[in-house]
Amino acid sequence: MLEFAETYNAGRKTLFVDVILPLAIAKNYTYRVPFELNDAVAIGKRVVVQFGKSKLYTAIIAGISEHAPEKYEAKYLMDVLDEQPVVTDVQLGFWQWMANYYLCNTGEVMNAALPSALKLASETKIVLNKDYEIDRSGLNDKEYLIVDALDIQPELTVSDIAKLLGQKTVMPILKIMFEKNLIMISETVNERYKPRKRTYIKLNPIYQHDQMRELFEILEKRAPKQADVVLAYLNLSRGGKKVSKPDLIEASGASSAVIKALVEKEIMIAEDVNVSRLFFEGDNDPELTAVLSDEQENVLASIREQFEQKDVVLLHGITSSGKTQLYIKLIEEMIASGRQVLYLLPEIALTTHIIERLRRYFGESIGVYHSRFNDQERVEVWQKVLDGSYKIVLGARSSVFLPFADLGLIVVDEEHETSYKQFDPAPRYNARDAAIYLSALYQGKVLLGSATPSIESYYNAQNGKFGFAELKTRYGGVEMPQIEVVNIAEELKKKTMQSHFTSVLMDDMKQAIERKEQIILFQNRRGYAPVMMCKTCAFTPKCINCDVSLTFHKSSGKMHCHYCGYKEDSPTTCPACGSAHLEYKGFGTEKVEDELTVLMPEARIMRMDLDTTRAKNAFQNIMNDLEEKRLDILVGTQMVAKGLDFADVTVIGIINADSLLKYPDFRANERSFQMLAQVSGRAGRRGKQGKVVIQTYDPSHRVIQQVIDNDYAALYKNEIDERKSFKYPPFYRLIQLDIKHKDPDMLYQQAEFLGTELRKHFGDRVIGPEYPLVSRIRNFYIKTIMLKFERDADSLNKAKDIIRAVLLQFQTTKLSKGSLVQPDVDPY
DNA sequence: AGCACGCCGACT
DNA sequence: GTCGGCGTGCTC
Repeated sequence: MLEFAETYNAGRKTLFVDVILPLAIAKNYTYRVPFELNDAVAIGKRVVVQFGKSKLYTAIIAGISEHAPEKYEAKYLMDVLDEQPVVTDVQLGFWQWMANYYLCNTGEVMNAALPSALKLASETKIVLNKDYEIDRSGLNDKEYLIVDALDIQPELTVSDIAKLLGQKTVMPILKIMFEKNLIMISETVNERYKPRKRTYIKLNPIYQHDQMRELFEILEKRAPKQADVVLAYLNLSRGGKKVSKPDLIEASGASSAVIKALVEKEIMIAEDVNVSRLFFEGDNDPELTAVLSDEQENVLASIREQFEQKDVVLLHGITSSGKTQLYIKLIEEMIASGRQVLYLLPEIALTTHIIERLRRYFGESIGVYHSRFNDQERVEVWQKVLDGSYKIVLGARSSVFLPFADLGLIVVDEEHETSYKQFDPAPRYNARDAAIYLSALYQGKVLLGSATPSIESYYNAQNGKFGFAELKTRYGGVEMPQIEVVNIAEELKKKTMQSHFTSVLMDDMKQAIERKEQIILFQNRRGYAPVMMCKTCAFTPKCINCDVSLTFHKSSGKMHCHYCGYKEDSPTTCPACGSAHLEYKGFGTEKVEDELTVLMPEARIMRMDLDTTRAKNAFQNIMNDLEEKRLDILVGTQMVAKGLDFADVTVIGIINADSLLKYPDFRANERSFQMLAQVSGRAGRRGKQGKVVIQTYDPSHRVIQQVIDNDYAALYKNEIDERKSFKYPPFYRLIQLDIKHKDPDMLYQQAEFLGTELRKHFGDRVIGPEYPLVSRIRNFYIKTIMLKFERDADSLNKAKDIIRAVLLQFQTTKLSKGSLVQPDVDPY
């Protein structure tokens, strides 16, 4: 037998494959291909390999060679999972770029890129597919055994199943079972995406005229509450309007039980309809096919023309100017030419509403990719993008990883959104920037769209790196909001201020509440008061870990550090001199909320900042309350901007614009001027006039004037000029290096070491290590070093080399014990 | 990322 | 005397 095998295989080549493992490892590993799999291996296919003593992983073939590694004996790969590659060459190139650009390992990119069902590992947990009735007669022995076992024990790992079947390679079997919808990957993190529903109530159409009267008489006698509901319904539905359940409850004063009873009696019919959370661009015109305005036509022509020369065009279109319609036109043209389109949206904007509208328009060729979709759905989208049956993908940031065959256009909507940046696990990528690179790999085009572009994109457009187009008028006759600037100093003089509110803002708020409309108040500081100071000796409580003053939080009664989270009890007497004269300086959202409750006791007020949204779903819950009008006034920090798109939010108050216009910490206030512009441009839609009240001590401030004049060009120009002279200009690349250590002395030593190494080459372009501060989080001291760059690839690459070298040294010398956290690279 | 190997503190 | 803490190094 042996002889036969040798003879038989003599003419065959011995192949080796380099594979990417889904782990944070610096390099690819080489495995030997068993002869019988020689024909099966190809770049981009998945293989099963044993890594380490016992672990099995799904890896991706990144290269094939005939040369045996010299220094070690390669293990055999166990199996090839795919008939066709699941990852394209272009993607592999993209992964490589991303690992290099964001200083991480390809394995980490692979982890972010592939849905977990495509990377089964021995520890992956398998469950039965609950949505599927299993026909056991159609199962083979092994499948039967697995299904049986899963009936008894709902969750098994891949290695459990291997033990069960008494064989090592079970991945192919599981892969087939997965494709047959028999099993699923156990999902612990992803809740399944549920579209938001609203219940509409209507009267059973059998009740008309006489029947109606009869019904009403019966109800009035036997169930007066139900009669009230019917009456309220008739009132609300006048003119053929749809009536929602919450509206009906409010108008009739009945409980939902009463409505339930009516529905059970089939007098009324309940109907669940998917609703969107937010109203988006183009909402004012029901049909996306609507005729474009002259301005839109011109801008469209300009974008087309610029695409001849440039790969990226920035479309700056004010709110309600009809950007979406332009996207659709361009998407249509791209589809017609046979290429694929990726439409990127920030997570929050991916609602069933916009999905359905596009699906109605583009039919079955549109796929949606979303982190809240389960793995099945994600794999399905993956496959359909790969085989080309999806022409358009609408997705959040991770959709840049999909296996497009021929991507002609990427639309990045709301390009300024920070949620395009992945912060926590590596790769710490920004999908907008990654999209620009990705597009270049396909020789495609990118359209960045925003009502308030990011300063870096605007700068790129101004520099000629990107093309630029502008939509300046609202579409369909929607009014711009009225902006009123109120001088706080004057009102203080006239004594018309009530706490932090000017008479103008108070009046507008009262009127809005009378009209049953909503108000958003913006204050960019959380907590009650940012500084506490002793009136006698000027002592200020400071954080024991960080070099900042502590903020007083009334809700907890403690002093909080906003950098590291340290808390201590709020002192009643000065810890330094014992004086009882302690004073709060400045104010935050808590104080605004507090005083508003006193001034407007009837209003339903809610606060939205980091403190109130820390709990899971808290953000979403507040948004729902706002949407469903369970609150009148929302007070909050930057994050309230996400609620600005609700139709009934007509009054927006900026409590203190001055704090937005200073830059004590350039990163915290990176987009504050934009915030002002964003907030101002958005109040009021769907025929309702919006009003923005800007409270300030400095009404003639340049930025405020430019916001009033809606003069974005000047606003951005000034902003860019100003920041050119600033210590940390936004159009430099910044590399942020966090050094983490348990021992503060070592931390400083390491930080200095890195600083010195970098300074050898970059001199004063290295900011820090004194910037910004040391924080202590979970027993680790953390220090950040910043490095700024002109936008040239050479310096960036040089810096990366140094950082890599330092990383290596940290890992191999006595210096290490702490670590240099994966650097965060940002192309600001 | 896991996991084994290895060197110092508080326990039967 | 050992059990177990996590620091360090290795995985083709």
